[in-house]
Amino acid sequence: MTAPPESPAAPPGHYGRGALVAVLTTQPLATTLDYLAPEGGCHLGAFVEVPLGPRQVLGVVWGPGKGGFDLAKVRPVTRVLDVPPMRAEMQAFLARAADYTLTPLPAMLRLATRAPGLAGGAMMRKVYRRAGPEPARMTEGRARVLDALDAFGGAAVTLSELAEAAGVSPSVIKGLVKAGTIAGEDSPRDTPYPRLDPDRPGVALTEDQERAAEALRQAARAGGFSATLLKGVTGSGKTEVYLEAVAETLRAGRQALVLLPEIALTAEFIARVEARFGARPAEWHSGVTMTERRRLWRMVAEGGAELVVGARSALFLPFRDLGLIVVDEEHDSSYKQEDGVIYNARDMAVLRASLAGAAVVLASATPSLETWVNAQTGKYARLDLTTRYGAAVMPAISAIDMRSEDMPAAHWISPSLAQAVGRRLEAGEQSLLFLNRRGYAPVTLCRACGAQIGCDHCDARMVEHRFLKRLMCHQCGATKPVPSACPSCGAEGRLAPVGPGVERLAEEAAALWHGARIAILSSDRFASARALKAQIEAIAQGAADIIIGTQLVAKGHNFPLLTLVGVIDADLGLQGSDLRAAERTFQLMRQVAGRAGRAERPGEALLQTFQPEHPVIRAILSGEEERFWQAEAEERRAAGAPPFGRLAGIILSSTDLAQVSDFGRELAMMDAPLRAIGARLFGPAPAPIARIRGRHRVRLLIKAEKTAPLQAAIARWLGQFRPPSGVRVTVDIDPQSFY
DNA sequence: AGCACGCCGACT
DNA sequence: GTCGGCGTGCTC
Repeated sequence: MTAPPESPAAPPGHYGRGALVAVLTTQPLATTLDYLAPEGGCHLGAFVEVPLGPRQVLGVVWGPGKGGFDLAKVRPVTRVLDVPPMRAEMQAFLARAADYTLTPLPAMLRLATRAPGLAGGAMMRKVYRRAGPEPARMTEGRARVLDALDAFGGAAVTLSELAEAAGVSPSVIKGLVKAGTIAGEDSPRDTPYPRLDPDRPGVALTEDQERAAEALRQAARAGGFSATLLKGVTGSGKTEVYLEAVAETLRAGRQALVLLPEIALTAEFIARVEARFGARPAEWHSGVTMTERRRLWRMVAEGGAELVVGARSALFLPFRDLGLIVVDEEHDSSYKQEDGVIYNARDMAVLRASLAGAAVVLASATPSLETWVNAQTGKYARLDLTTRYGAAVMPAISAIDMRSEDMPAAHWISPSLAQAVGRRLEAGEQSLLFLNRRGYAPVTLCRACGAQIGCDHCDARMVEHRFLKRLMCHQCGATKPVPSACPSCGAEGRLAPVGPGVERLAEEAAALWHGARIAILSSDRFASARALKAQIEAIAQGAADIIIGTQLVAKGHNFPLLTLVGVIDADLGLQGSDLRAAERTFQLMRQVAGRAGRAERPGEALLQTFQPEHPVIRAILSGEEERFWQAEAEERRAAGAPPFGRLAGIILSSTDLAQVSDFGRELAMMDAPLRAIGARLFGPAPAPIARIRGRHRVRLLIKAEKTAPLQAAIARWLGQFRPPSGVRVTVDIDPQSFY
């Protein structure tokens, strides 16, 4: 064990050539592997390429070598990549996140290296600038090139950009280079993002907003970890307020990250950033090109990006000095990543902020109960924006009691709601009919034998999508044509759609209001985020009289002409035994009602319900939000449910039903490590969706006290077993849904 | 994750 | 006799 001594002048965290280092790769190996530091040594956190069997793989120098492995077999690091080393803060974040979610560390590292061309080094490109006197022979084309170059005003411009701007072929430019008038030089392809100016005057804030903004500025100025719930009703100007925290962070020379739950919301947000700071922020989500991702990843690491707006995966970017994280619409369920690595971006944001010494702002009109309780107990600070911005007032919300409405079969728009929509049509205002069901009809039933058409691969009914002319499974995405005969009994022409989806609702609306312009906003109807954005934009400008929408419309889009929101089935989310059914329905109804009356015109929301006396419906109608959260919190506390107790879901899946069932029983029998911490194990039971994509699913649920070391106990418990091959074990800490 | 090794069925 | 199915195991 004689690693060559490091040179005495080596800085801390530097490993000299030949020193033994532990490297974490992105391969699922469970541990780090030891390698020899390369020629020139390497730093702690360095991104490296290492040999693994016959291949070269990406890794990070995680610490000193662990030893205990035949030194003769230890191979040297192939090369150190030309990117800034991973910071200790990021290493700690990945390690803690892996522990918390019971995810193998390499899988966590993979989330942090999801940038293309990491191994490629800094890419160069040729850019052109003025270099000498005008050429002896001046032509019209050459003059245009020089004019165009001046017009770029010193900004880096490539050959093709210059040729296009001047309207000449590249050969004209080549000629000017040869004449010495202009010169090309190599410059890094990945350039810093334009600077944002925090001192441009923002919009005037109301007294309410200014008070909250100042509190957030102070938190940003303090420079350490803090967590704040920014609670504001829809339209109260939360964005303007937290942009002030961003401004203060930028003034301090630190970086800021704003997380949004949905890509479709980024365009509007970016426009506001541009208005406030005079330049666009860096953007990170699935719709961003590979080239742009590479640039962003590098610039975030080097400090050339001050503000990133992105989806939850932006949490794993290599910020050089992260000073602020904003989680907008923090209650949104899409922050919970449900496949692959299972994590809640809201919780991980708090973790990363605490390790980075950053402020975190959780913004919502209808916070999650977890966050509400954390604010209540003083763990988070809380700021309230109570008044809507400008002239807008909260819509009046009332119920339509469906028990006393005269409803013909296969109709879902009650006479009372129809009347209200009719008034809006006459006034030239928009109405929104909200139904959280995609497609035409959720069930296709055979009138001869009573069979329902199900998915071949899942334990789920297929949903008719008339727009696609097919049946679709909303679990696995499989589609098939609508058969003419019942697949079960063979009866011809007896299949009938049952229940409404947005498409069927649109049909009903079209029959009720001839000539009205009806638009359906549902995620499956748009090929791209761009197409969806364009449609939302057009509707905001007044391109539709009646909007028929799913969940999608609840999320923060502005429709200034919209004055009526009709909820077709307010009871929909209350069915089932989901722990969060009440919370979800409350949030969704408040959010969707908030779409009405954002500009000068007052809004109205009508909820069609069969149970107007239900506590959740009553809470929504009364607007007594605090009472709702208090009651909900009390109920959870009494049940020992989150956030007062802890849950973990275990899903076992396999194509072989007997195999998963047997393994589930085996797991349940040997639960001593769980009982040792006072946790209780429930199950195994078939999962609510007992089969997805041909895999049978069995579920177990673990319930523990809030302070119990749940993850460690689960790790010990599962460590006793070797899952049979073909059985997949998924652990979901703090599950949000129970499918 | 790959990619080897290794042990049982349908071909020349 | 061999080619090849993918189950099990290893990678510093």
